[in-house]
Amino acid sequence: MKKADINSVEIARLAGVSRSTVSRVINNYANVPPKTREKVMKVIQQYNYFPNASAQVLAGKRARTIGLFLIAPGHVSSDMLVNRMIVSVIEDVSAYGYYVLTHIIRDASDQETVRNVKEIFFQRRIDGGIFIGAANREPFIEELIAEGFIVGVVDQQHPEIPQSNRIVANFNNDSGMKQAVAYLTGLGHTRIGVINGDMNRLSGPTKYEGFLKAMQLCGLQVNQDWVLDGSFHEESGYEAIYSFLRKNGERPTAIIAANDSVAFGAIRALKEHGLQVPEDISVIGFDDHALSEKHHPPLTTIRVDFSDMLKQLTSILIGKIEQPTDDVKQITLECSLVVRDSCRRV
Amino acid sequence: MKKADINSVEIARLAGVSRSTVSRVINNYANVPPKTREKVMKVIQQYNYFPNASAQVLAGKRARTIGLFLIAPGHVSSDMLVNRMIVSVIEDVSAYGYYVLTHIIRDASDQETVRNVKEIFFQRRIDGGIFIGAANREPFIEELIAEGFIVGVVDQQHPEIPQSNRIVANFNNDSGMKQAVAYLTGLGHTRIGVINGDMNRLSGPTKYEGFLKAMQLCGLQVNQDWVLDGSFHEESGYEAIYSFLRKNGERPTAIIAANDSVAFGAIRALKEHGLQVPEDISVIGFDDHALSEKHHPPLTTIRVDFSDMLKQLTSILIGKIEQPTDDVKQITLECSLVVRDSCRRV
DNA sequence: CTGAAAGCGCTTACAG
DNA sequence: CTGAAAGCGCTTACAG
Repeated sequence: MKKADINSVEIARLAGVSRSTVSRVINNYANVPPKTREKVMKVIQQYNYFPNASAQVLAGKRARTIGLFLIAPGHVSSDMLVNRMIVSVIEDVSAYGYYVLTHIIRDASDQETVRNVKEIFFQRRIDGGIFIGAANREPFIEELIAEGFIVGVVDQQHPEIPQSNRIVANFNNDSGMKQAVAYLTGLGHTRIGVINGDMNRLSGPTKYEGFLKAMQLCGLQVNQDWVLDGSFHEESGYEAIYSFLRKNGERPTAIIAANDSVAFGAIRALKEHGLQVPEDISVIGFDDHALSEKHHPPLTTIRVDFSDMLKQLTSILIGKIEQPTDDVKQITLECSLVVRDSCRRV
Repeated sequence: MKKADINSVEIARLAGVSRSTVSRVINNYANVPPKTREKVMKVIQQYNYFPNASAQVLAGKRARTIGLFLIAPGHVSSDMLVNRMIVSVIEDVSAYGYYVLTHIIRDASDQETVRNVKEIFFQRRIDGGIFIGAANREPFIEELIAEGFIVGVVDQQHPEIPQSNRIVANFNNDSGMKQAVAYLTGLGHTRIGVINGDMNRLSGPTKYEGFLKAMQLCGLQVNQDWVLDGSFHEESGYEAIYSFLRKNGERPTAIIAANDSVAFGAIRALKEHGLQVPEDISVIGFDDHALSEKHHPPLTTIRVDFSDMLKQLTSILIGKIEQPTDDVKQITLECSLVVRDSCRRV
């Protein structure tokens, strides 16, 4: 069924030149006279010839493929944020003529899974990779970097010894938290609680520390009863509030959630308990999730631009792939407050 | 920086065997004595050796990669449905040890774009591809199939002459529409309108024809003023209703939307016009979008299982890749009514 | 059971 | 400006 594959020697024969010349026109070498180039191009187009990618890579070209690794235990398919990121990366790299091999890691502690990820790098299927959602200092990512692979990591601590093949991308979560606390303070809140994210990810502790610092700056007391555990997922926000309310202790007037998903869950739990947002309690999120605007109530949040981050990250990554240099690259993006209707003045 | 890459001759040398033998243990040939296998495996593991994928492919192995092509003019990143599909395919194929190269096609009429897609096939980056969201009989996909590539297509008409390398996957939209009309009829509706999808996609006309047939079956008259144009996107649902209401003509008591996104848009337009759903008008969607359940009101819809479809499709696709056969494969999945709160009895 | 050798389809110094 | 040749790292008949 499949048409006999045509290759460069066939093209060479048909064009009356050598394979070397065919290769030269394909790779846009300067020293090919226009006449020759034209002649060869005509045959190439006529026969719908495209050089075999594996042969090119084996002969020293790049795979022009980057790996996109999403660490996400179970929740990926429903999270629009992840979707945005996948699409962002695909479109960003395609502008450079690159492809993306997307991989989902359900359990980063599973040996088999880790082996598969490493395999992708070692097999040279990709020229570099981006990891999103990993625990801070995830060992196997560190290994990959130590091995010399070009890796972009989102939400990871900078290493003590900077490495030129590690590109770190973060948001200024510290500043984001300050904005959140300052905003609430401005509305008159003094009793502010927080639902934390996953403390194994860098943004977990970073946001919490930012919260503590911001509270101090505003001269507010942190009530440890109002510091709730979470994990960046909606369910964790729900559960945090659910079990908090069961205790029937004193309540904060405002809650800062580690991200918008957590805020959604928290609000759901509050509603179920008969508490209105923002009438009875104010809630502020983080990320500006696609659904936050349409949420009831529309969620006040700290906006973060993942698309912009990934655009910068992929650009640097591909730059490093094409031209490995010793300079250390890292990016930090600012966050900004988006006021909607989930917080009220007290 | 990068550790000297180790290759099979090096492994062979270290294990005291020939490259042939190394290859044999890697490829699990039967005729390797356990002792030898063990010896070689030890070296392989010790040196963290993974065979170079390009070399393997060039030597005749499969790329173990399938292409996932999403045709989606602009709206991809916000549509959770697309996300679900991407993730589904990735996870489905990874169960077979395959990878996916995801590609987004913004404009299938752009020559450059089409060339890029073809290139991916001709370069042998992938063993086969899946197209989602394409116009029915999209010419370049037909070309690819004619060329002999193994292709899975969602929502496409079966060809007159069946081809073994074309795998067609559809939902039984006809039955879905019948269920929708029958349900509304059961609630006492006789004045039923419809917002169509993109008529260039198979499901556009199929759903509409299903609607017409179902109306006839139920002995109902189709009012052409209530047949509105759309395109499967929310905005089109909004616009369809918006301009319909401006005309101030007679109104249907129920509307069937080509999919849930369209229904969301339609409901938004109705609300803006001061009409309540389902009090003033009933609306039923199609797909059972992830947001339909949380919508206000929760949307009654015809459920369709994309994950199941893609699971079957990828399974057949990979089967064909590994063992090309002449049998023609196609799948059709049933739809089912999900009753929620967007339709009322009249 | 195992090795030597050919071959997969390219690219790129090298020589002219 | 251009061709012959080596090399990329594998796999797989072939022969023993």
